[in-house]
Amino acid sequence: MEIGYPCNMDRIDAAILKSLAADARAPVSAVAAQVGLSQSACTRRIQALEASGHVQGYGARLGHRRLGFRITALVDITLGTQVEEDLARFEAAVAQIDGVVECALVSGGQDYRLKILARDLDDYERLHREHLGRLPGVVTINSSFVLRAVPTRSEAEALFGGGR
Amino acid sequence: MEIGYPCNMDRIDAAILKSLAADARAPVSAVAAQVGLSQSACTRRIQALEASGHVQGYGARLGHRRLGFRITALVDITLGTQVEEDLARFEAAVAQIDGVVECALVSGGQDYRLKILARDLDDYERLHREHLGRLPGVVTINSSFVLRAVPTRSEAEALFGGGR
DNA sequence: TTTCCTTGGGAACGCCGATGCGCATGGGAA
DNA sequence: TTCCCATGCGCATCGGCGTTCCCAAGGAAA
Repeated sequence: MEIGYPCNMDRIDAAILKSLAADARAPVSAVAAQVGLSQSACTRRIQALEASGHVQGYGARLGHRRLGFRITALVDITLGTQVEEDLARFEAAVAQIDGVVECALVSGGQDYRLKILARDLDDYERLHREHLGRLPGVVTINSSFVLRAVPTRSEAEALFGGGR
Repeated sequence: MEIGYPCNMDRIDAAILKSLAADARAPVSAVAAQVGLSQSACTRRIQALEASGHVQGYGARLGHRRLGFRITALVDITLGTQVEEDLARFEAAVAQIDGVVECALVSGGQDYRLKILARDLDDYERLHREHLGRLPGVVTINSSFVLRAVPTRSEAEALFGGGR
């Protein structure tokens, strides 16, 4: 085990994770070539990474715009209570709303931050009126709209460093 | 072409996207069985979805916690300028920072919202001091930390509806 | 009706992925 | 040092998967 990598990981595992994060449907042989391993060794390491929870699954990156969803809203919601039961009730209600793709309880006041996808402003207005406005315990709702998504480092690069 | 779905898509395409979003490494045969198609027809539709940009790629879902990243920060940054060149300079600098996995210019004041991953609070403090604090044109930085990620509908469910 | 176009199903071939085996390397104990 | 065991890689194999043909069925337009 080398230092600088968490949990029994070395630079080869990191490279495998980067590769899979970049293209999860790439053949194992391609990943193996990229990281300098044989197919079999690479397969075994991938299986180990899946079993250990370092890889929790694989997903498709969908083109929201192309699918007709042009609005991404970042919504701050403040609750008038900090009782755990009220939070749970709020969270259960949030989980039912189509369009909410992320929701997090954050520090600094008892509030939540959501990310919401909608087709257009009308669609978002409907969502706001029919669902957000009816969430239990809400005091304030503050919506911001994404004007431009800035390209950043990928998740894997963030986790393992861009270089190295 | 049926109505209610964008851009030459029907319910089978939606089901394929849902399936791929849930498990991108699932064999095509499994996807085909799930949506009621033969392998060949399913392969063709997947290729078409990729070519049309509805699917932009495939990625791995990484276990941040397991990888040693226990801090997720949501950071609001306000700039003292709205000149496009300054924004571009800011964005270029942001793109260089390891740990920043999302960045968006949002409406309501000239500010950005970032999502940042860090190993722990010390690591975040270092990031804040060495990188965030040195970003050009910044007036205010406001950090919130994710206390709890609330499980929500998946992206595909948000886009195509939970039921149906 | 005829023709064209779209789309699905079937089969073949090539490739991919999982597993077992042998071997090399490295650390620990006598 | 020498032996031993554990770890991890590479090779070979085989079952299965994916891609790509070809053909058939259904709908639209002339």
